[in-house]
Amino acid sequence: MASTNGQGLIYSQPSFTVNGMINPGSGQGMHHHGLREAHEDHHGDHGHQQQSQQQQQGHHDHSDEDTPTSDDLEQFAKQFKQRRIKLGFTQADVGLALGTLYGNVFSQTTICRFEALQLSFKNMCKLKPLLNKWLEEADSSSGSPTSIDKIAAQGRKRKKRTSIEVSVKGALESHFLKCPKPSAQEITSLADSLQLEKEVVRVWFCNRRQKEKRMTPPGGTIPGAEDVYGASRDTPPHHGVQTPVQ
DNA sequence: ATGCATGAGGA
DNA sequence: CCTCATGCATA
Repeated sequence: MASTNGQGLIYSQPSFTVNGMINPGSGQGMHHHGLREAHEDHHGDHGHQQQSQQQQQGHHDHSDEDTPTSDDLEQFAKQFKQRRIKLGFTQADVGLALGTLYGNVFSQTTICRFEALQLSFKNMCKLKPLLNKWLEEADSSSGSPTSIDKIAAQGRKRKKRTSIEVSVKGALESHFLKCPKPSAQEITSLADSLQLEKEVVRVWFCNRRQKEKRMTPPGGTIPGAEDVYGASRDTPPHHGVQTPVQ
């Protein structure tokens, strides 16, 4: 069943159906929407990340050239996913194909996150051209035999992923809301009270901050985006529907 | 699909 | 130490 496509690509997913459809037992009831980006850190002593974008007016939505709008990215991601599935490729396939096509190999994870807009605005912009090119190659089915090149394995052992209990995660989340950027000492004491390694806590905060910077933030609250105080936000001009995820 | 982790680059 | 891009391992 490991279909040998013309590209000679193999699926590396452990036990998922090979139809470009992965489906863990639990129903994926997650569907958030709404793009909010370009939120500024207002901490006073360093915050300075901006994912601003230029709204390029004048032409219709198509390929690259200039910086795409978040809406462009959203639509592209959507189309990309559909085409990819139609063509019978998995996210992992695409990642590999990019490698054989440009030398930049990507993992299933990255492709997945791209499709779900779970990357930073900048990152999305960087990947879009690559994926767009792949799309063209893919459906034009140009003979691209290619060879599979793998990156050399590193001689370092990766730390086993520590599983943080839900209750503990809740505690971390609470602290994050108060202080997204605890000092080294705060991390130490926090780690102590939660009985976790300091490093684990530190990394948790790093990762949590990154999530906040994605195009599709978690939860639904954007810290730093207070449009309250009587200032009402215009209705999101989003297209009502969103597929229930893959 | 997502959680925790690595590592390069920057102050 | 942080941010940022990225992915192994896992749910």
